[in-house]
Amino acid sequence: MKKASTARRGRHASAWKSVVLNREQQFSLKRGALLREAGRAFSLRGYHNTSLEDVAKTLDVTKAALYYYVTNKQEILFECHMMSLDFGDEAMKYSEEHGKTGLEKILLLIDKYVKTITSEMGSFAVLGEYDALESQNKAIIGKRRDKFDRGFRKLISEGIADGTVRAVDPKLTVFFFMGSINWMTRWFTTEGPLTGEQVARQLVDLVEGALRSR
Amino acid sequence: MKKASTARRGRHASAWKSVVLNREQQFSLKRGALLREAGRAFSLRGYHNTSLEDVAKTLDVTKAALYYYVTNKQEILFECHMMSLDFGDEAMKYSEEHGKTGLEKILLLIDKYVKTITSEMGSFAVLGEYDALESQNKAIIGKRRDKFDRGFRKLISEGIADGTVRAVDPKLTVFFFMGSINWMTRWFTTEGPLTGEQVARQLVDLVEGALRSR
DNA sequence: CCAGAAATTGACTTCGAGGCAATAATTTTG
DNA sequence: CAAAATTATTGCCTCGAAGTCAATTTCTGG
Repeated sequence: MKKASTARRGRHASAWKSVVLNREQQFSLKRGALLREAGRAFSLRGYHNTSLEDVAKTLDVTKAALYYYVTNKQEILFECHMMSLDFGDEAMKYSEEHGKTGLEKILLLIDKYVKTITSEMGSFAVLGEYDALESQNKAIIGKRRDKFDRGFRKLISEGIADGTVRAVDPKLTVFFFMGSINWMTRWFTTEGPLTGEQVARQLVDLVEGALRSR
Repeated sequence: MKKASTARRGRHASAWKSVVLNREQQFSLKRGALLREAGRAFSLRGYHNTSLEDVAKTLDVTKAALYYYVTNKQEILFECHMMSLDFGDEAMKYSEEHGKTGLEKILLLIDKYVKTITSEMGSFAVLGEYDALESQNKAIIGKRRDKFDRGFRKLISEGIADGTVRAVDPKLTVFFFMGSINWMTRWFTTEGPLTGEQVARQLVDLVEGALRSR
């Protein structure tokens, strides 16, 4: 599946040939742009509602050109999912390193994650479209997603244990919060009136209210 | 678009011919089952990930048979959207009639709405899949959806005005709450371990925590 | 400025799924 | 029970979009 792309790079990767390196850089730069643009479209309009023609058009190339960078449409979706999950894991790591209490970690996690997926770089987070994955990819993504969810639940349990979070059902609570976040891809755009910071601040505020014990 | 179906019913609709009425009833019963089943599948797996073959199979008929009850796939989606919105409007009406304060109304709205869409009857709420609507239908649904959102925001403003809700951004808050609710279609099933009541209770609890002024 | 590699294109094939017309099966009614 | 209306089915057609490939253009190093 990803053979095509990796095989095409790599040839004479001698470090001193800056020109060749430029080629490689160009390749992954363009590939990145493709994934970003496609992912943005997928997030906003849905996987099946977005044809590769559409994506190609916004990138000012033909559909066929895309296939030089990617083996098929499914690969694009898969990689987008992986990146989204990378963002999640990073946010999780950050929150665990910088938060003291359970509540603090939860709020940091949400803040970081929302800011990431709303930033120019990350605005292509494909958080729905799970069912458009073919079964093998679905298994991989599903596993990672579960892991993230369990981590999130653990933060909540931690908060309940240390007294910073009131008694709530961790599983349901995570579902609801993730719903709020995942739904963002349906309405948030970087061109809209609100910045990612504003959005993150409001959500963190609501979550804190919802969870803080008193 | 809906000509076919409405035209086919209605003939000799004389009230005293109970047999004919049974026919009509059968028709709309079956049609209802079709919409419900299709909607459930759309909600769970997505519109484009659900073929009418699939739907037909679970109903033990052939794909073509469905076309007796419905003009095309798009009509199914449209009707499901309309029903979801009906549920929303009903919940809204209920909350406005039975709630005193802004906060009370909000909690009643959410409670009622969640209970409805999780109930056997309403488990087919198609809340995503907006973009799969063709433009004309999209306009109609979009208008109704906006109206609902504005109503919801108004409840929040009302709550802020009467002092039961703390200062939050009504628009963003509605987006987040609707995200939590809409995302439910992705994980909730009536066969799962949780009842609609439990889910509704937890969400209402969280929302109350998030909004109540103190 | 040339050779060869990289990138892009246009034209083509394939395929899944929606949709339809004719037909068969079933049920109702006289 | 036969005729008529209703319901379901079979098989076919179409269409949109994914994906392929030989041919061509664009780059890049020498």
